[in-house]
Amino acid sequence: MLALQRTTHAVLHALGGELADLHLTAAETNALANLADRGALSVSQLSSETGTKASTLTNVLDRLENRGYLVREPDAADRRSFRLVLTESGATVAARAREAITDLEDRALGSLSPTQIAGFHAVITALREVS
Amino acid sequence: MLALQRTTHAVLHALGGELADLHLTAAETNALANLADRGALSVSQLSSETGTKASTLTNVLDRLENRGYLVREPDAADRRSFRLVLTESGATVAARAREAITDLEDRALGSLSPTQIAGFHAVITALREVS
DNA sequence: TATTGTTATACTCTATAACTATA
DNA sequence: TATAGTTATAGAGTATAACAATA
Repeated sequence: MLALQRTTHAVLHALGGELADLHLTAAETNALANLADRGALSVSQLSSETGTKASTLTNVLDRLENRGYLVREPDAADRRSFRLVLTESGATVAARAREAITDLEDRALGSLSPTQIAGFHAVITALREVS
Repeated sequence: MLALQRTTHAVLHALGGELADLHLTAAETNALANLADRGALSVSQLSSETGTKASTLTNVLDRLENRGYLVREPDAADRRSFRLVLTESGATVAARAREAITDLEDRALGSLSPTQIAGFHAVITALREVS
């Protein structure tokens, strides 16, 4: 578990380095990547996806919105809620981030077997289920 | 990789809950567990182990020292350096933390095969190597 | 000159509680 | 009453740069 924490730390650091020109923090990258993957979400949905509180996301979303990467669209169906929609430049940046993530994964996992990768997924799923 | 980040977040959160009575943060637990595992280390060695900067550790170590969990012993061999030594109560607390970590791991991994667990280790090792 | 560790600084992440608007 | 999201607040994590002491 200590190894897990170190690995996450190292990976986020490496990712930050590769995306240095975009000036994205880990939380910002995480939000963008999730929105790119799942399409427009509400704050509470994004909160569930990332495992962070809505109040934590407010600042992250503020920064992304100020930089023109996303828009908080009013949700006609529920006027308390917003749909977080990536702009064109937001989608471009998210694609860059996705690419960096995929590249790093490919580099790391290229020499490993599907069985090993399946084992990895089984373990992190199990860890999450007991947490 | 996003799943990795979510898992680490969830695990640290769960661990913090189980150790709530000890009032330890993730960084504090990490430092204690490393010192318990590897014995007395210098700040720079602990920095390497945990992947955090020495300047980051200063505050963590200050808190642990103020609570009587460790001592900064002068290193006779290199007078710029300290040996971070757990006190008796520090060792006790570290043992509690270790136990909570092991329990959580046992609960999660109990139903998984050695092959799956080996795959997990192979993947996080590979991720760390390319980071 | 280089290294060890601290200090000063600045920003981000994180959560809780109180709040507004809406359901 | 309950939920969605923000605001206010406070503490912790993070890194960089400058620094003192020592190698």
